[in-house]
Amino acid sequence: MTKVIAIVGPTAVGKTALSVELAKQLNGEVISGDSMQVYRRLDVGTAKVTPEEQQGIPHHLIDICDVDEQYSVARFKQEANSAIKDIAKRGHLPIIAGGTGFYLQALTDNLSLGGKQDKDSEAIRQRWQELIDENGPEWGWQQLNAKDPQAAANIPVQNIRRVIRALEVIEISKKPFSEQEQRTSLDEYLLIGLTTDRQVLYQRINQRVDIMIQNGLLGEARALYEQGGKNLPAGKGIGYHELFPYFAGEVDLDYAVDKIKLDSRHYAKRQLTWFRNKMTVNWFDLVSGQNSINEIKSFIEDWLRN
RNA sequence: GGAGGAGUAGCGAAGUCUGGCUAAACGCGACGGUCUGUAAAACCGUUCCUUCGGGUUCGGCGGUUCGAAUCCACCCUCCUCCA
Repeated sequence: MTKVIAIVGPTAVGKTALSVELAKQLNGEVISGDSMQVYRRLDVGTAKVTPEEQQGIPHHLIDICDVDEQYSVARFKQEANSAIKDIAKRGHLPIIAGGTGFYLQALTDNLSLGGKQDKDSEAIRQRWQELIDENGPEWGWQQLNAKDPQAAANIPVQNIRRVIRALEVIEISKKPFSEQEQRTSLDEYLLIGLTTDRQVLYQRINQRVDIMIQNGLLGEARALYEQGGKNLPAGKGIGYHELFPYFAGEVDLDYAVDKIKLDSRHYAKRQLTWFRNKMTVNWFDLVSGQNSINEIKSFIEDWLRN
């Protein structure tokens, strides 16, 4: 069992800076736990660490796929695990930094994620989507309810995406979706959560969006838009999809920028919800000065020691 | 000074003609939550106060009525146009 540090929290609380600082002091390497930073060319909008900010610390799972590819939790889990192994082999400390709760949890809790992915899954999914388009969400949910009542009980009728995924897994695995294999964690994780006063956090988010615009977010988003970003998973990213209607001439820039800020705030809230309720996190507030990096560092050192 | 128009819950906005079914639609925001291969996704709940029995609301103050956000009088504020 390798000991792994994970720095989690909402967007714009300073996860990146902390992870680099800790890596420097604790002989670590950073693994990004972020569903959008995996994409090349999506730099300013994803607030990806710049080469200068990396300060020579190796960073993993950044810039590993093209914008027209579809990344996934399962792939993240597998790649993060192998990065952890490599880093440990080098005698370094793996430090995960990221805000994608689902990704982080898939890793820390070793979620089985529906078993093996079938190559037909895309077709299966599409077929269900078409059937549901035709017969309605209620019908789709009933299909699931007939095959796996327990799964159906946990998925709202309106949440078509999750209904379809459950149906897909059942079809591929021939087993109920609710019968997920329980696994134990592969490694030992210490979760460091960064947070701060909500008002302050929102202000920081708003400011950061303005800075992103200054740093060329428009050009980056436009390139994605021109590659058909509207229909790509990468194009779902906050900071990108809000700009597409602007490029299409449907809304003005101020409106789009305000929307980015709003979506980012909402996102931060969802992140907080996830980390508060689904994972065991040790919270610190560096923004207000209530806690210090040194405090976190010794907290980690204590944990590493025992 | 004259002529019109408007003031509804955090904001926007219905409801007012045809009084009761209206603590008041809907949207936004805010807050809370769900989550096992798209997760920066997708989806849900709460949102006047409450000791959950009730209590107090629709600019203000009176009035009509069994009953008023809705009808009448007066007052205040804002907007547009004319002078």
